[in-house]
This record gives sequence, structure tokens and C-alpha cells, in this order.
Amino acid sequence: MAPQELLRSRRSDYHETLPSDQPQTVIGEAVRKLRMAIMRGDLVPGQKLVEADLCRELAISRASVREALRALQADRLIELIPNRGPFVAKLDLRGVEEIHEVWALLTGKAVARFSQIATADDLAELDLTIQRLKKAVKKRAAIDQLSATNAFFGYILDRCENQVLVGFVSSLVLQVNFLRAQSLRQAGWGLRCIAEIEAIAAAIHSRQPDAARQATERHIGSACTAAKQFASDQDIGPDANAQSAHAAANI
Amino acid sequence: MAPQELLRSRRSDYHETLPSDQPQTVIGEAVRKLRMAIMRGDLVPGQKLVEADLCRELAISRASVREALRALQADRLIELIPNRGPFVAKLDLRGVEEIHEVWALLTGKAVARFSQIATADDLAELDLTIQRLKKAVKKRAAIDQLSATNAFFGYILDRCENQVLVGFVSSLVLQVNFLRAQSLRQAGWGLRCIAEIEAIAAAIHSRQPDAARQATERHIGSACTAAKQFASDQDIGPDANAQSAHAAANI
DNA sequence: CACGCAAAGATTGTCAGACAATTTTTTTCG
DNA sequence: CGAAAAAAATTGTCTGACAATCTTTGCGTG
Repeated sequence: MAPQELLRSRRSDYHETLPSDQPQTVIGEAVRKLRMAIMRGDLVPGQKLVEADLCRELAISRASVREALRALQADRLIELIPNRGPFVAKLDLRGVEEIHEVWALLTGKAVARFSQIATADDLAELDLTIQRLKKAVKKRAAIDQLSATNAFFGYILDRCENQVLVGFVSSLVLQVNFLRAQSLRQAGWGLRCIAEIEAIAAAIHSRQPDAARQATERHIGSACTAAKQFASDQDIGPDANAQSAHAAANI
Repeated sequence: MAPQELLRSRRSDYHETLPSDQPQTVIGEAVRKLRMAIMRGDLVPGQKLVEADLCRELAISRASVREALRALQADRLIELIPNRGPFVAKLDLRGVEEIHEVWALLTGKAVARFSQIATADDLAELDLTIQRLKKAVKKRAAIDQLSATNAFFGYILDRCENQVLVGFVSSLVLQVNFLRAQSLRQAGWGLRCIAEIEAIAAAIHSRQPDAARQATERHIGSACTAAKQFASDQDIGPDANAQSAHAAANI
């Protein structure tokens, strides 16, 4: 009955996928660990969390756990239901679609703008991330692939001079990363991903903001299709306290 | 030295501007009060908050205050700086622009979609909110004007079937509401606002998604211009611990 | 008299322990 | 077996503490 033997340290952040914040406080660290656990899939969507258990796992006080949970709630990674406690957020098909829709909109905007203001250096830098992506795909390294994709869009977002945009996209990515990690393994997706991203890059290179935007929306659209396959189909009625205490395969 | 004699109850939510959540918990209530205080301007942007004071004002424990602050941080209404405590978020010109830019993008999207799927009833309903707006402007009731504007876009957002969109827009509105409240008083803005919103409505009525989107972006664009006049120009260097302990005019 | 530095005072980060209210689980009984 | 009652968990909040980290105050010196 202890479905949470996770949260190991190994802060080797091999795919610090986007979130990079305040590591100096106990709570910040707890947030980081929990985020990781969720993205990695150690914390199953829909799963109920128990504060006391988290205290033990993270070796921190309940007050700190609760603050961390509040922060996670903000990211919509967990839900805090009054008197019932925290649950790992669950995404149904609709949710996945909604997220991808907004994601596409925002990223599309960023890409369009980037294609107008990118310097030669930017373009070169961008191409490097594509090389990285190709390598990852060839090597069938799912994590690296995710990381490289994020690097590609991350680079674009960073230059686009809008922190709000960056923040929102990061938040969205955080929410679907655990699905992306799964869908990446889908046969043939790596290649398709490369093709789509190269299309985006091509449009950027030729300074066609609108084409770039459309290519981006296409890409995220197919990412959505892929992700939906892994979203909780079994989203049965009331609450369906989904378990699966298989918390084993986690160093 | 007690710049925080605020947070009176008066939950007469006359302009429950958008946030409507869990009122059943002490912390939820605290969040609500603090949000109000910020939007109302009782809590000045840049102001440093002291946990102990908030405890007294809100009559709750420090643990609860801290949880509430975490939640507020998520909305970017306050900043939590490690070891220095919470500060009321401050928006510089750039920040205001960024927010409005994303706001325009998201709302534009929502409006465009709405104009495609709106039923006759929807259109009628929408017109009602415009009537409300006109009345508020005629009456020079700034608060009601804000509220009516929010109702207009709120109606649209609600029908557009994307919770993520709604959530993001709400968050953005929350962040600039205190500026909007000020800029609304600007001479002539009421009329302009009506004109712009009617333009949007017209485009929606004639089912022209793209025109509707553009009208929306225009509207939010001028809202941005208006808001910028009240953003912290005096955004001097390091931290500029802006005070103004004028916490008086608050029932 | 400005300036720097150390002592004193505030304030934050975190923890431990308590307790009533509420939810969940178990036991008991018709 | 299913409903009602009793027992066990769990959450919401509070109080009190204490070390670590700011801030402010006060003082000595060039």
C-alpha cells in the first residue's frame, strides 16, 4: 500500500526539460522532485497523494509539502480537492486537445515572429538543435529526442522577447510532457517529427512568417494526435480512483 | 509603519471580475481577499509584504498565509523572493505590452471561433452585455464598465470550449486589472471602448472570424496603450522599494 | 561628516506537534 | 448482502520554536 517509492535524487537532470528555477529552498527542491516524478510517470495521473507519505518520501515537513503542492497546483500538475487531498492531474482527450490547441497558437506566434527577427547566428544555432534531434532519433533515444525538440522551440521562444509567452508554453509543455514521453516511442514518429521540424526551419530560413506558423501548427497538431493515444481513455465517470501501484521501475 | 490596514471583508463582490473559486477554505478565502486588495490597489505594486502583518490582517496563521502566497505567486500577482519575502508584483512597460500581446492573441482566437459557432441566442446574449457596457459608460461607473467589458469577453470565452484558453486569459486579466481600473477613468475611453467592442460584435454578427479577430486585437491594443500610461514608469534600477503608505481610502 | 562595520532587531524558511472536522475503511447487525 | 455504527486515516489550521538570513541601528575612525 505504498505506491510512492519514488522521488529518488539523481538530479542528473538529463532532460531538465524546461523548468529551471530556485533550487535553494527545500520547497523549491520538493517541487522539482515532484514535477520530475510526474513527468517521468512515477506518479500516475489520477493517483491520490497522501501528505504524510510525501513528507516521508521527500523527508520534509508537512507544511513544506503543502506549500509545494500549492505550487504544483498552479502548474496544473496536481489537483487539490478540499478535504480529499491532492491528486495527480489527469488529462482526458478533450484536455489534451485543448492544451495542444493553445500550445500551437502560442508557439505558432513565437515562430512567426522569430522568423522575422532571427539573425544569421540564430538560424545557425537553430540548425544545431535539429542536428541534435536527428542524432537522438537515429539513436532511438526517446528522452534525448524530447529534449532536442524542446531545445528547438525553446530557442525560438527565448528570442521572441515575451516572457509571458514563454511562461505559458512552458506550463503547457509541463502538463503534457508525460504523454509526449510515451508517444515518442511510437514507431515512425521520430522521422515524422524531423520532417515537420525541418519544414518549420525551412520556412524560417526563407523568412516566411506565415508559412512557419502553419508548419508549426501542423507539427503540434500531429503531436496532439500522437499524445491522444496515451491520454486516459478510461476516463470513467465520477472519479475512477485509478491506481496501478506498480511503482517499481524507478531507480 | 503599518501600510496594510486593508483587506476589509465586504465580500459584496460587485465586480467579482473573473475569479470565482473555492470559498470554503481559510486559505481560499485569504487568496480571494488578497487578490481583491491587489486589484483594488490597496496593495501597491512593488510593495513588500510581511507575513506576520498578513497574519494579523487576515486573522489566520502563518502557515495558511504562506500557502495563500504560493497560490498568488502562481497568478503572478506577487513575487516570492527567497529570504526576502513576498512582494506585490510590479509591471513595467514591457510587461504590460507582453501581457496585452498574449491576451490579444488568445482572445482574438476565442472571438474568431465564437463568430463561427455562435447561435442566435448567443448573439442576443452578447448584445445584452453591450447594453450593460453602454449604461455603465453613460453613468461613468468605472467599475461597472470594467465588469461589463469582462462580461462581454467572458461570455465569448465560455462558449469557446477551451478551458485552457479561459484559464490563461483570466490569469492575464487578473494581472492587469488594477491598471485597467485606472485607465478606465481616462477621458473619452469609455466611448472608444464602446465603439471598438461594437466593431467586434458587428464582425461576429456578420460571421467574419478574421475581421472579428482583428477588431479584437485592435481593441486590446488600445487597452494596452491606455494601460501603459499607468504602469510603473518609475521603474528605477535595482528594487526601488516603492512605498506610499497611504493606505487610507479603503472602507 | 561620510563610511564602513559590528551588534541588535526583524523576518523568513522549516520543523514538530496538536486537534477538530471530514473522509475512508472496517466492523457489526438486521 | 447491504445499511448503520464504530474505528482509523487524512486533511485543514493553529501555535510555538529556532536557525539562517536580511535590515537597521549605533559607533568608531579616517
